Amino acid sequence: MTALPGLRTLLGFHRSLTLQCRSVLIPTFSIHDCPPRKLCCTSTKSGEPKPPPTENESLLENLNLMGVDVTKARQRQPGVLRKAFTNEQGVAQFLEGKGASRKIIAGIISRYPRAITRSIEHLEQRWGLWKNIFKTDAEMVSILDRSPESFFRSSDNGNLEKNIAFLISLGLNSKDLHRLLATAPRTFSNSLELNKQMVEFLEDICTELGGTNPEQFAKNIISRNLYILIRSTKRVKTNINTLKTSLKWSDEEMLALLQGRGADLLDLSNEYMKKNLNSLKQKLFSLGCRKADLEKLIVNYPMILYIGSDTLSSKLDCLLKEGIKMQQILETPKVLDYSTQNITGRLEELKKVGYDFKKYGINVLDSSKKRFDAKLERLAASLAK
DNA sequence: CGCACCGGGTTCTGCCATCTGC
DNA sequence: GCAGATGGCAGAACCCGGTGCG
Repeated sequence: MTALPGLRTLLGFHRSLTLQCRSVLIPTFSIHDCPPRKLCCTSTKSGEPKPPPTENESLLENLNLMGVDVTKARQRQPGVLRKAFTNEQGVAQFLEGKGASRKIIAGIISRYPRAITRSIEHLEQRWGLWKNIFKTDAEMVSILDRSPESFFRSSDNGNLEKNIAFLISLGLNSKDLHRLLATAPRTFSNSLELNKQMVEFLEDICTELGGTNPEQFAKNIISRNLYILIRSTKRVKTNINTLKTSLKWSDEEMLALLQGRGADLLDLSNEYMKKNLNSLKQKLFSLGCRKADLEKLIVNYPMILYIGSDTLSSKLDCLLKEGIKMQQILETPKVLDYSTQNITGRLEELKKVGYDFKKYGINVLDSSKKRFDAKLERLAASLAK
């Protein structure tokens, strides 16, 4: 905790709201600077697609002027377009002040119209809370552009504040928090209760598996899998059960896997996990492997379950086609990390220089491009001699 | 120097369903 | 019966380099 000077202040958050000078002129919920609104009354000529009843005409005008995709907005949250009081100008000015372009602002409102129902005070406060984790406004603008919903979906700043405090209390440091908010911003608009549920669930899993430090276990999983808190406990639970029932691991193995390299597996969709596990099983058995091989393979290289069955098959096939033995792949599964294209290309290059996989193994495939090219050069040079 | 081992970085929204409160 | 708030879902790998050892 001592390493969190910036976040510390956050816990006692009472930040003076720095209002932009222009926003002073804009009441929290303005009726716009435009003339009073007429509510439009479906006065369409027959034949035209009928616009939904009682949309707010001047709001529509405003949005159009701002470059908002009204059709999209209507599709997303039709109710917003019917509201008499909205704050699109204020929101736009606010975002502009943070460095968002017109285009970004229009994109945000098109994708999450409810944004225009937020008051300046609310936005200032929320921005301030996020700003305690992010370094720059520009970074935050890029997140909002990427995922407007994450920032705007909840109107509960108190909940956001509690979430941040909760995550800190788990022992996540400021770097973890930054990665978490940058990568999975939705985590922060979850209800505190939902986040707590997931953490408690993870702690329970640890205890069930005979672990002695549930808090550490949960923390490990979160910092290894930044998406975990936006998954449902049902999904995570089902995945753990699938692994448990399909593979005969000891509790210790399971515990180590889940908080280690296997943490990412937890957010696979349930069907995908089952499908991949089954097709992997079938593929291995068809290649003469045993159950023990399968289990060892997944322990050594859990991410293999992330690879779709078609991709995996093509990777294996192109390796086997070059005379590489399944046993070698089982021993060095990490070569499957690389794209089929990459593997194919490298195999071709190696063939050219007469590389003998039986003799020298397949480790050479598991290296960065730089290293691989250097290796290839050495091989070619020794061939020329 | 060359190699094997190991871990880390990047990455993830946009939609629908369901509740709740007015 | 509405709009707002919130939960949940599908989608599906690849690459790089530090380090320690012989």
